[in-house]
Amino acid sequence: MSSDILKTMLYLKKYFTEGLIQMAILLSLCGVKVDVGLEPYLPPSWHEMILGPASAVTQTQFHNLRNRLEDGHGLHPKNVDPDGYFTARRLLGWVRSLDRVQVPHAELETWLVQREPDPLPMECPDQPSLLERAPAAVERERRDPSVEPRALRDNEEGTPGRGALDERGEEEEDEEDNLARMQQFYSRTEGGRRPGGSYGRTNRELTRNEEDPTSFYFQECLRLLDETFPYTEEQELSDVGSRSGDLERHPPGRNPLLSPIIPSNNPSLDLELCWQDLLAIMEPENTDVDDDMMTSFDHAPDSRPSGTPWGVGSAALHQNCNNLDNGITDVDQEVPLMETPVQHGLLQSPSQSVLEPALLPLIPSAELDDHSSALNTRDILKNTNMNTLHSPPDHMDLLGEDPSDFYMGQNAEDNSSPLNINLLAQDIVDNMEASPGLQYDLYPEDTASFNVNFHLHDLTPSSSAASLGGNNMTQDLLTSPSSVFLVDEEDIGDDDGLPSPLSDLIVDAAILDERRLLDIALEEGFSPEMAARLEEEGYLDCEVAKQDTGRDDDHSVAEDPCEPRSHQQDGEEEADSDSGLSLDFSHSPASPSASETSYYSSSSSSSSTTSSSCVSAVESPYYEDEDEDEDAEAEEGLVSSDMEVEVTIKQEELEEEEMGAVGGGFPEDVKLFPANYGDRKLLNGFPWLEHIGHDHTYNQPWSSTSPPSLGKMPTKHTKSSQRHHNRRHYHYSSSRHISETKMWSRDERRARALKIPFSNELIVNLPVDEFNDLLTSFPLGEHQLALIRDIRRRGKNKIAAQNCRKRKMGVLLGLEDEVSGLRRHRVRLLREKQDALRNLQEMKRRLNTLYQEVFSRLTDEDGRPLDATEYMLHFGDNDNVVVASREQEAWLPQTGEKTSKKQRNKKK
DNA sequence: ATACATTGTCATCGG
DNA sequence: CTCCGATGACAATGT
Repeated sequence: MSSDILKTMLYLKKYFTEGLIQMAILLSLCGVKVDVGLEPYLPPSWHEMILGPASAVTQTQFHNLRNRLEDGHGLHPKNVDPDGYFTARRLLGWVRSLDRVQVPHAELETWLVQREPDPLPMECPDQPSLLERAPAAVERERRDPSVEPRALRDNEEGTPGRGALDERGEEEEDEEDNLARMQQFYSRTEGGRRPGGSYGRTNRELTRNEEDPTSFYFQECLRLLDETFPYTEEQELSDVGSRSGDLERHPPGRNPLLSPIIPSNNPSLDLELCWQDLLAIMEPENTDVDDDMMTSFDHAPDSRPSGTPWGVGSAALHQNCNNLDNGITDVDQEVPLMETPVQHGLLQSPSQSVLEPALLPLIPSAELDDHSSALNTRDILKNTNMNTLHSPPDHMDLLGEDPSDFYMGQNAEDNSSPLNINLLAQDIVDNMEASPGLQYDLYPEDTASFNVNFHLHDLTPSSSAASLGGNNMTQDLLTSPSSVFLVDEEDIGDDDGLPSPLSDLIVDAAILDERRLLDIALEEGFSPEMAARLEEEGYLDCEVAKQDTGRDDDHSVAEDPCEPRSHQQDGEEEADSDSGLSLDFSHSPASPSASETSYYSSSSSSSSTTSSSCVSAVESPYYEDEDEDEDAEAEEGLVSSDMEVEVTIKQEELEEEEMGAVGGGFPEDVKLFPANYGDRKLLNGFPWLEHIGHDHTYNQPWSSTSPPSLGKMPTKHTKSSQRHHNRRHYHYSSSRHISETKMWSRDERRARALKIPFSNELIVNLPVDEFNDLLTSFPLGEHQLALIRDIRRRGKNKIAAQNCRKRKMGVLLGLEDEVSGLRRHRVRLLREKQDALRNLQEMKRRLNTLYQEVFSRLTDEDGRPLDATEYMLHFGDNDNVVVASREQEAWLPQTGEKTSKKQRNKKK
């Protein structure tokens, strides 16, 4: 019972914190008076405080608040934290400035709209909402993608529609791994090499500083809430200590942050001190706030949402990503830059959140669910440290005070992960803003990270995980400005400065081990990758990811124990082996043109190339993970799965597959051969292979999924679209095996069955000579040869069919155009005809008039006027005009002279 | 459940 | 005659 109550309280707390409080604050910022209905739950002073920032009322409210606080209302007697003083001061100043701040309504509204759903999910942790999931996705992202194939999968499946519970379940499963990975990740980051160096740091720092006030304000509010519900903190602390799955239940770690900022044994005292300090300091700070506040504010609202579905920002981010992917250069990038503010806000929010526990709640609760408390805690620390570095001394003091406290107080899990990611993204964004061109050129890695981050934001929570794709994350850590933070954090040190609780957590052997692996992976796996990428104009990135996949195929079964390592190693190894080919085929089906262009044409611009590569990498891992899973399962259950599929398939296939049911053996062959021989030698040697991917439909199918091993790609990707859809159902549908199996085309399966050492792509795309050489150079059985030839034939025919259809479509379109052109011509002709008729009518009319006029002047011999109805004019050859009677036309000629005489006379 | 679209494959034709 | 591409037709699958 008590636990339930506590939970309920927590939820309520979450609800208040994340939902109502922030909403109220934001609304108040907009000048809207909000009645959240907190009165019953909150002390009046707090209520005011929450609503205080509202427009012009702010100062007064704060004053009141101050008074109340001074009265001893809910202040923490024990806490005379100097840090708190600064914090309070800053916060106060910030709050004051709020009055003057104008929050863009549009952004605010958007934020609010997006934000709104949050509270609900918070209430029911068991039923994570989209928002919750978003953070989860982020969390996943944090993990090294390469390390966590599953994460990718989750992301893929983690579409909004998907049941949150499922995800959660998965998350729980991965909880330990996640924690370990997170630790590794951060340790790695800390250890960090950051190519980017301090680059872009200045801007970021400024931004954060600006935003800090907001965060602090929120923190204060949250803290107050926390204090109101004392249970939470203790609970959270215990939770953190336990580092158990319970973490997910906790409200998105505002508590952790709050506690660190202002150690609050006695909430009331703390508040009093803080607020007093703030009031005292208010005056000086205000000045700064105005300018800063504007910026910060613009972002602030958005930032929260970032935790959520990232609506506004996400779009922008997405655009950025796309732009980058497409290799769009400066011009195109302008769009992203323009949007930067929003993005910035979104991205920055994380940083803020780091600083501000209050903000954290905004972040989808999913993060909380992640359970990576240790890691999260770490992240928080890092973030805090980072913020400290960038933020004014105040934060430094607060944060720097005692990392351990932070950990103790925090539900590390809640905010940290998203925050970190956000920070990274923010950093990237900042960098972009600061020096877009420079950034890209100088720090391609940043771009990569940028992409990753964007993906995180862009992609729905689920998709974000994909972005984690590992490589990107690693790059981010290593290269991105964020690395700076990380480095700084390092000092505080996971290992060194970690507070006892955290250290204990970290100490966990498994975690350390994973972490170590991660480090290794990052160091070994990525640097080569980078080099390779540079060498191959960014192709390798994709390849690496693909390689990972391919690797997975081979070792997926064994990987589980130490995924990170295997992945990384795979990446390294295969980086060498796979190169061009996989890349060629890695084009995403969704946007073949874009991807292609970016890939090949964009190579000119480092930024674009990088971005594209990164994107592809992201994608590829994404798919790869699936592939990995598929492969793993395929290998494991190749027999079973194949059998299932084969049920539908013809007997020959069955036979073949049975023969090759060995499945497990095949991967090796494929890997060895295709990778080394086919990919490396042949593919590199044959530029045409690349082109295949471009305009040939054949490749498109596989495009997004760089086939881990050259073989099997065609069908796989053919079904890529299907995959996307299937992903959702994968885990939970019994048909998973089937779908996976279907990933491979029949030929692929057959090839596997017969252990054909060449990839289908190779078989199909090689020139005749090469193909023959290939066949001759390897001892192949009849069946194998026959199959290879069939594969080649079918593959060729497939391409031919595609081309044919394309051509047909072209012809069709051409005919349609022609038809439309003819229609237009017809219309024009009709119009001309109408005009001609009109002219004719006019001429007739005028002629008639002329007739009338002429006859009116003609007279007969008797001098009587001629009736036009009775007579008519005849124009003779010799310019003679004769008036003839209509009745006497027959004899006119005879009388012509007469009439003519008459006329002449007349004329005369 | 149906119609339509897409894609792969086969059979065939012609260069 | 063989090879290979083009294309119609069919089937499977997805939307």
